[in-house]
Amino acid sequence: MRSLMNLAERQKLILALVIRDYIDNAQPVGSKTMVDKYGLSFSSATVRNEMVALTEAGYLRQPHTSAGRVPTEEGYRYFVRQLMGQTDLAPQTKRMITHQFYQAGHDIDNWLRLAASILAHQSQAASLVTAPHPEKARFKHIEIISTLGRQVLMVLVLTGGEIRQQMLALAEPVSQETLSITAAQLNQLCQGMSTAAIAALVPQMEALEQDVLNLIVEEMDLSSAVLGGEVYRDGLTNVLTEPEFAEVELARRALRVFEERAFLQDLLTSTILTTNVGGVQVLIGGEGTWEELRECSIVLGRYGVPGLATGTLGVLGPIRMSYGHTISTVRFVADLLSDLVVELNLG
Amino acid sequence: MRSLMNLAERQKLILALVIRDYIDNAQPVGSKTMVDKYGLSFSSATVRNEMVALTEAGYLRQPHTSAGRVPTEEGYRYFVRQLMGQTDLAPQTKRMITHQFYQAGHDIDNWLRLAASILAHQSQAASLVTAPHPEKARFKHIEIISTLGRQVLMVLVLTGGEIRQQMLALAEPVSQETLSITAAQLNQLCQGMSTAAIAALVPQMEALEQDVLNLIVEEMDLSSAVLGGEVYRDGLTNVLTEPEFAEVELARRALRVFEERAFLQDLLTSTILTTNVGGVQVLIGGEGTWEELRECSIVLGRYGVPGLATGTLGVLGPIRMSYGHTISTVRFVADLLSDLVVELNLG
DNA sequence: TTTAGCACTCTCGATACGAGAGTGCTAAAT
DNA sequence: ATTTAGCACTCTCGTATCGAGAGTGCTAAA
Repeated sequence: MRSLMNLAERQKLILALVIRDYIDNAQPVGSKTMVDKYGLSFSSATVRNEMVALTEAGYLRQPHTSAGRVPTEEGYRYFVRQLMGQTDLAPQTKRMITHQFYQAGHDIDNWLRLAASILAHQSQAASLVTAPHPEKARFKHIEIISTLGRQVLMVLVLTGGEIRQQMLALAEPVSQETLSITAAQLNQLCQGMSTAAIAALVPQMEALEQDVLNLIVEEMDLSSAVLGGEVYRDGLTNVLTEPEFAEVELARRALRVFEERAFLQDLLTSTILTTNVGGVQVLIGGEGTWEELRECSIVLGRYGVPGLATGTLGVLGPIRMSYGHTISTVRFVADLLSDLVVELNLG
Repeated sequence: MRSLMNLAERQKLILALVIRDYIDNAQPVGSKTMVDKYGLSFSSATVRNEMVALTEAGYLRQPHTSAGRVPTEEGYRYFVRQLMGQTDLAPQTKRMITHQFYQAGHDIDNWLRLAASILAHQSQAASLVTAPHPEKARFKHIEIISTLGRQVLMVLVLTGGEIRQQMLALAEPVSQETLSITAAQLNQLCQGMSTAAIAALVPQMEALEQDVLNLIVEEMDLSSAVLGGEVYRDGLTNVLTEPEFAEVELARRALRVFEERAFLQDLLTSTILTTNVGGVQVLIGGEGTWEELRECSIVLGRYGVPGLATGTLGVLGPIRMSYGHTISTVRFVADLLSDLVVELNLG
């Protein structure tokens, strides 16, 4: 029986099968096993020949001379880009996730925590969700609340609905009345202003107002930073179940990435810029840039409303990760979170 | 040379040396090595005899017939309670920590994050810090802020200075003026009230006020729960460097504890009650209660002002942990955080 | 009561070896 | 020109063996 496929097609088929099998079993896959398991219409020798070609092309490699083949990072990339095709979550899974979000009410904190939990659970990997924040924040509203003594709480609401709070220690105690009046004045004055505009106001003000305005500027700047808000994580221990992390040192390196804010900052800023809302980006094996991620892949998505408020979500797992399912999940959860952002903004 | 020590004293000495050595080296310690290393005034045979006694007493055990001795959990407990003595951090370390806190300004979020970071770093283990919260919260102040559309933000300030915020979706849009008036009324009405008192008010109110009051009650109840606020973690990957967690499954079990909110809740509620502020509690090997913690020890402390607001902080590490240093660190950081709580409250 | 001496036990690393799985190559078949 | 059967070869992995090293328990002497 001669196959009608042309060479390239058959190579693609074999590459896809090797990758799928390896993702499931975490074991090098050999030619004989493959023909048996997948009932291929050509012989193991043919598979071997094709494998040689794929190995030379840089998509497969052999752990040792006489073992089966394992995908290279290049192989995974080709798979994700060309071979995998569009995947989608099972309708039933979607319903379940939607239902869970429904039960979380309208609390954004709950939603983000739940999003992290769902990502972690669905992908059996570590997950990450950042709170939505505006790219360029504008002032919307401020409240100044006396807590105890000279300490006051400033609550700042920005366009897009982001809320930031910060304590401020005044030079001397001030009554709640005075604070409320000050807040009302500032609300009038700063409505819809950008950071720069507010910063420009500072010199003309009284001491109290200066303090408050400076804090506002500071918080607005922080809010625009990628990692300004809280970071939700979940499923960190999931990666420990993967056989590639049996060596604890590898697991440690991978998890450190998620633990260190500085690194996340770095990672997110440099990838977010190229990801638009609804899009998903896949980093395989650190992409030559991140030494610490050599053994990992990251699937990152972005949610929210561009120009209003956006956030990032993602999954960290071994390179041998079920990309189809993970990408679908990230995309689906991102859409749900985007809906939430819309809802919070439009009521 | 005959030793002047009585038997019990010599056993204590040997037990302490075994534990200290094991904590440093993670290797069973033998009689010969001990005499050589610590220049004991009696022979290895004597040490062996004492070791037999200590083993029979349940403080030591042998991994195998012909290996050195290793402390049992009971041994560690005896060590921590009777042998260790009071320890304190080096003045220089204290200065360094104090300085770091000084640099963190007055932001409680920063402080708690820093506290977790310092605990993790000093003990080379995983750390945990909960935000301070009142045991029984009383109403202090509320602000209701229109964000966008029907969504409003409620900011609740409780006695003790704790701040809680929550979104609320109204039935229909309400102007900021109306919201401010409502807030002012409620501030008047609820001043200093407990959860129960506020709950009792609900039936007499209009729809808007009912919604708000219900949310207040809900948040106040949450605030009283042990894990109501945010939980700060750090150094999770530290435990992966310990040789006892070379087996990933063990590491996984230990880290899961810190990841799962439900478990933390359980752990904290049951231990916090017996720990008073400034005190430190040490759980060794799960204490027979927590199966998941079989391989771990936990050092828990409590900080804050009793009756006003208190929080919990702690460290999770292997049973073979440097208790002296960890306890000192937890105690010292707890004191610093307590100072912060006082400062926030008294200005 | 302490200690020297000694036989015994157990782990750990190195070495050896066979089974199993897979490969590459060559020559025959299609 | 491809594809395939056949075969020799390679490499890993689990198991068994072995000796060194460290430590113990016991006994008899100090």
